[in-house]
Amino acid sequence: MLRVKLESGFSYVAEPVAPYSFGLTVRKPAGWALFTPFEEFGGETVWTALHVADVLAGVRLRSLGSIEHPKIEVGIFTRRPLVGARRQRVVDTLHNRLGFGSDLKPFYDFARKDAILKHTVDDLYGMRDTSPASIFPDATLAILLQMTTLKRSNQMMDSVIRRYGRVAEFNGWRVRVWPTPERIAKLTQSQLARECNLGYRARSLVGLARKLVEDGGPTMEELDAAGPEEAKRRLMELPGLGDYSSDIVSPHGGFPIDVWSAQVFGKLFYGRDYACGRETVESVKREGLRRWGRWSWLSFFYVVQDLESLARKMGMQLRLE
DNA sequence: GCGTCCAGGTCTACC
DNA sequence: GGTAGACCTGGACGC
Repeated sequence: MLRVKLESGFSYVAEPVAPYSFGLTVRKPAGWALFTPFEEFGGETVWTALHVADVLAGVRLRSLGSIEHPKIEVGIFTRRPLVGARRQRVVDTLHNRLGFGSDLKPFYDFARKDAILKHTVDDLYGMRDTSPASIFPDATLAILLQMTTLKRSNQMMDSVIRRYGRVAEFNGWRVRVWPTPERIAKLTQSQLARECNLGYRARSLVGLARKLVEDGGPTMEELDAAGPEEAKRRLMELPGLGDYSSDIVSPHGGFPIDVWSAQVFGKLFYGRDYACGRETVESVKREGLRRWGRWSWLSFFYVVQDLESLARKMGMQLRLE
């Protein structure tokens, strides 16, 4: 375990575009982490940490406003003082990944006319999609979700972060951070497989890390600029990332249907008695893309965060553990 | 206890 | 271009 003391810090108050639900965004109902599964919460404050390019940043976020008048105090902690362009890059990246500048209203206008989505946007009003500053954390997550149970996926993720991620110490807290591709690229497949019980996924993970280090990308900024189709094409060129994983990683979002989510969305689209297996994943995905088009990712995101309430309102069982 | 099956995909060889 | 089969591991299940 490598601890890094982040003793240089600054803070300011940001005003995201409303509506912005701080609580639903930093602690999502389905348990999805903001930047790392090891972040800490206390009242209206979260302590988290992430890598922004070569900077390890500890981040404290504190809500000072409301959903309609959001104000968030942002504290950023680093090992050395951040100045000039480096400081601006960290701030801009953080704001971008927290969705401070995005406007939910066009999606809400669309969703309120949809028989399924109208419930979710009422339940989760102001919740933002968030993403890491680089593709490696989500790509690792996607690879570790492949062909196993959720329980084992979580065990593998926990093991990889504990063994190879650094610990950011700042503001009185310790937060474990996702490992960098540089760290994983130095390992052998057999070493990673043995130490973290990854099985065949170790090959994908080491291959991905080495490719990202050798090529220096693609970065989130490059994929943002590339557009949805080009971003997905570039992601699918990377080891271990296929159609499903690329939809998870892309900053444009996709409609990442796997066997589990095909059961959920199949019931929502076709009725409570819909039964599906691996062979129906493609047809459920096509139907979702047909219904929701450019809003497919946000639709997917809102539905999976709202399963309990949605199941009640739609009169069906949606939690399929 | 022990053997078998299969799970929140991807890749490759083969046709 | 499409498709069957292999792939780590561990928990569930039947016997």
